[in-house]
Amino acid sequence: MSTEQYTYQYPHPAVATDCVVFGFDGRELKVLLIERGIDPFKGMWAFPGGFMRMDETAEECILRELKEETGLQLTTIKQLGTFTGINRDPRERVISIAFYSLSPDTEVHGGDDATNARWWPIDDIPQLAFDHDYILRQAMKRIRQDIHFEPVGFGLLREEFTMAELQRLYESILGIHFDRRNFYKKMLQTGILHEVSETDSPSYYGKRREMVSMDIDNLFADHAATDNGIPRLFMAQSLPDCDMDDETPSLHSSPRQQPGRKGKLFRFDKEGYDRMKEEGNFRLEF
Amino acid sequence: MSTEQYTYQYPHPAVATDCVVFGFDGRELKVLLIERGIDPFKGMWAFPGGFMRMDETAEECILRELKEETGLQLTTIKQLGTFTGINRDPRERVISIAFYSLSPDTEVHGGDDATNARWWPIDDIPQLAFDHDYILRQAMKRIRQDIHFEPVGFGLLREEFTMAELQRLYESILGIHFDRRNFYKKMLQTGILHEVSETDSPSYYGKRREMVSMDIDNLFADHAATDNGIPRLFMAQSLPDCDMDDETPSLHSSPRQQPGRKGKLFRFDKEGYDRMKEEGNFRLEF
DNA sequence: ACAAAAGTGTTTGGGATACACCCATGC
DNA sequence: GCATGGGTGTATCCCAAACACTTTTGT
Repeated sequence: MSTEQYTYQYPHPAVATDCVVFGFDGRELKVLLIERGIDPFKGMWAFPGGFMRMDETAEECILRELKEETGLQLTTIKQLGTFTGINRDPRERVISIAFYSLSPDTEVHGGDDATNARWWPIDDIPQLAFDHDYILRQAMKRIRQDIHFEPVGFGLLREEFTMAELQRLYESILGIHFDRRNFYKKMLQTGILHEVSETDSPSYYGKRREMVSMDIDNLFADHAATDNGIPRLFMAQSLPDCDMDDETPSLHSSPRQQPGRKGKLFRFDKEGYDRMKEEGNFRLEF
Repeated sequence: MSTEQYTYQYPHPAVATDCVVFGFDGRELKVLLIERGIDPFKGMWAFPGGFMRMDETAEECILRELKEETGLQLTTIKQLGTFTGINRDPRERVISIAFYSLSPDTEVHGGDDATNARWWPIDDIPQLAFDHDYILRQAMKRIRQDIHFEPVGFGLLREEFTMAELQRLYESILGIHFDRRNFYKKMLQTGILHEVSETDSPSYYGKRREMVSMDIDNLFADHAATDNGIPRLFMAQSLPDCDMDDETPSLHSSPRQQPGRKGKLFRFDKEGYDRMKEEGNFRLEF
């Protein structure tokens, strides 16, 4: 396999893919990064990704690279944008088709060109290779926008989750604080949550009374772009008073609540969501 | 200029750009298409676009191609997505970075590889080359989504416009009908419209009492993605009763109102829009 | 048993919706 | 002067926001 094998009449840029994978551990939003094992930017952190082959689409490419470099087997990704800065890669002209994705906070490991892979808190990202810090900012904007129209967040949670976890997730993504009781009501009245009874729950850990959980699967991809053309407003924010809970004495430190969680568990109710979509009167607004 | 000049160690796809340009003539939504003058798909209609050069970004490329092929000099475009189907071009592997844009309904003419260029009503699109019908559907979804967060539509109108024109534009894009009076109120109370007095108006044609108009310029690009991260909800739809106007006897045929238009003229109030953005309490919902 | 957090109310005020009237223009 | 469409006001109703109390869980 010598060099200089592929020739074209006109110059072609190389085409790569990158993916911003968001995760959530119940407390804060995280991003999956790999430590580059090869130059350029060897030793620096970057998003998983790699060069596209001629027999795969960009989507197939990034899913393959994700598996190779981090062990993560995702199925649902969403295009974020394509970055075509002329000098974004020192080797040659490389354009990057960037995706983003939501993942439960699972184990990852380095592999292939990545010497290491780990989750980084969104507030503590190291310096990134290429133009990846710019891409990350774009991804943050995007997820905050998408969450208004789609039950985006559920992809970040385990199948069963408490209302508190769901609320913290929304607060993490949007960067605002909701009234616990109103959040509870709003979420329930959307009809997209399914309360899990104790016996239903397969992964029941602890001895709570009841549990609620969610179905999701690849809901994210299904509704990435709404199919009737008119997107549903899933959740809008209006920056209310953002007060602390009334009775809460004061708790300005970072929120606690470790995995030893309390409360009902919920599932995402895919059927309920589809039903709401049909009727067209689906709206959640904070 | 012989063939086979550029060689690479690994195969590279060709990278092209395409742009879905929306226009509005006061009655219906249109799309700018070119008739292809060269193979493949010679004689068929397609979006303006072309191959990216090595010294230009995708954005620069599509703006150049737009000018070459249609004479249109736009400044504000927005990425729609990148299409990477393996056989979407019969010549070789070509991926397309697609954009969309909003343009006042101006004169266009064919040029370069385009034998012809014209506006097509959104409801009467000819068969399109490549995967451009798919791209068009994606663009429609996208504009309908974006209109909720940004004053997107104004880019499609002349600098000064009547409230009726604005309403028809929104109705065209969203595909629903609004109550004239409520639309009027909603739009005014957003604070993004500026009523133009008769004397203010530079392009005052007719002898109406007053006029309102808009400032816009390249507002579209400015707020394509909100910069504080949290997007403002510009306009949400909730599919109300969609009744005909009460006193209107019945008018189920297509809406009339030729350019000989009546009523106050408005401008987009950029300062007002920025102010609303600052305060964060900006919301328009139908 | 105590603290902390979860579950579930009620009230209220603002805004979206529905609806009517007057006026201006044009044939 | 009659028809068409534009400008503006009002009442209602719904829902989001604000707020409090009880129950459950963990130690």
